[in-house]
Amino acid sequence: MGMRLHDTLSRRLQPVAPLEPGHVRLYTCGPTVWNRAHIGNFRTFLFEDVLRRWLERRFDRVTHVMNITDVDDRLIRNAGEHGHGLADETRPWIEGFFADVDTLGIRRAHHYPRATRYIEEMVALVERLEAAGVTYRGDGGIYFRIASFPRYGALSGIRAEGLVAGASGRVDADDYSKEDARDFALWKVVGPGEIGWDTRLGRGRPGWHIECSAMSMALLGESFDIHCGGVDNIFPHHENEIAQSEAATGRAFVRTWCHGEHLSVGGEKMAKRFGNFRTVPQLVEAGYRPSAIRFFLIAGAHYRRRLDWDEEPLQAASEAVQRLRDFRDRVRRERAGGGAAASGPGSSGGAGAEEGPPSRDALVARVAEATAAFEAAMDDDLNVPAAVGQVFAAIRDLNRLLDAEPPAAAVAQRLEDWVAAVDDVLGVLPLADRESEAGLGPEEQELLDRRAAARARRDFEESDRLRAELAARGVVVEDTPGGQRWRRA
RNA sequence: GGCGACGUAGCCAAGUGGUAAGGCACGGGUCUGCAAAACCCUGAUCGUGGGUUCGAUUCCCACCGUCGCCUCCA
Repeated sequence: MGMRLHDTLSRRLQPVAPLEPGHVRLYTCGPTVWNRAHIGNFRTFLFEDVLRRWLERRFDRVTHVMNITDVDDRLIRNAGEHGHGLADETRPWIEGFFADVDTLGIRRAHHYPRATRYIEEMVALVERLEAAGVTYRGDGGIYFRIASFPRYGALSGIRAEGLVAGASGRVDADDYSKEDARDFALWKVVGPGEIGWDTRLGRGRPGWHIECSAMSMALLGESFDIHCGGVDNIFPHHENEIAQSEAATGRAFVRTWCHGEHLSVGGEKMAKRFGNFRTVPQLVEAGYRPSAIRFFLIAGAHYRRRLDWDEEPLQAASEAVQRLRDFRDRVRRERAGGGAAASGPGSSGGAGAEEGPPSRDALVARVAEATAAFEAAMDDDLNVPAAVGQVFAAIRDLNRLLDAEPPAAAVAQRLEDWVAAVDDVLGVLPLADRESEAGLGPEEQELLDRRAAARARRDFEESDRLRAELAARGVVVEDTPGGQRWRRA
């Protein structure tokens, strides 16, 4: 059974079958760099990251393109106010974006095309559309005539009758002088003093939608496999992309459209204009762990369900990551300390993976079961919450089996590989490790040493006092048969 | 006004026409010098009212509630 994804256009699950067998071409709408991206934006980018990771597991090759919109009305306005050029305006936001991408452990796309570097491609595309006779020139620029594209509205389900100009309150309808309210600008005319490009179309700058069509087709071809974004991109952005792309090429633009739901706060969409947004650096500064933020955003709910940003679930996410990490660490110790298992019945016959005691077979069988369940959940429209549920159910069973009997080294290795495979998709463990990477300071090390000495002479009063002192410094100490073990709280 | 989505234990959440995964929190217990970790035990009949069905949380209808999109917002 292969992987399936929900396609917004057909509103059904569709098998992922790349146009070029084994090679998936993926385009995800990236940020407009006029401001710091917030975690609502990152919920979408994280869903796309998990999608990309799973595609890489399932197919030989994935080519991932994410655009960076570095020209739009707000950017031009801000650049003007700040008295510098577009590049100076966008640079800090682009840098901030990539800093956050790294903080959250998002795999870098293979290409990050910027709109300002694809002006020629956009001009060429507009020319193709003009040649196809689906455009007209108005006061403000060149527009796409929706009436010339019968399939318009198929993606969003929005028809002309339902449109109420300015209903969203976000755009001043008077700004547009068009034949039809649905028509959209391909190219906007700008005056001599304004930011713009001198092109065959005249001096101007591109409309928003044209960049994604031009850049995706330039890097992935006129037809490609998967195009993602947030649900708010369905209309008008993606609807318009389909119209202009297919009107130009006469070919199907995208096989599968995937859209991630919003992150909300107190039930309302997180958005810049509501002022209810948080950014990654803000959260990190406030003490939130990137591993917990990542886990919450990818596993807090299925990507097509709304997710509400809230304290309690976030704390739960943090604890869940810790549980996964504790299990990973336990398995590592079991594997590394394989000698400890030498007295167990499992290793009396030497190495080899053929025969083993019941518990060992049970461990192997349970891991195989968990692997299959995890894969099935991921294949089923990227059901991360279900997949994660399978992982934790398995961890409980595996812990019980491990409690009963130490595993043979080969089995421990298998468990470790399993955790690694799971986290290759979830991507939270490297973040958690990074968070606690800060080693012990000299003072902390001394406290730990003194505690070990106190324990050696069974001075538990002193031992407990030192444990509390370390805890106050954010170092959690646990006692095990093998001695103390510490980790960052 | 148009289109659409959601409502599952204290919180988050998966899910199926045949009586509901998982995480967190809470309580009890085993282990531990005490803890921690781990394990065990304890909790929901799935917004409300109808309907279809042998049987619905899962299908249909209505209602209540919450929310999203309706031209440059992920």
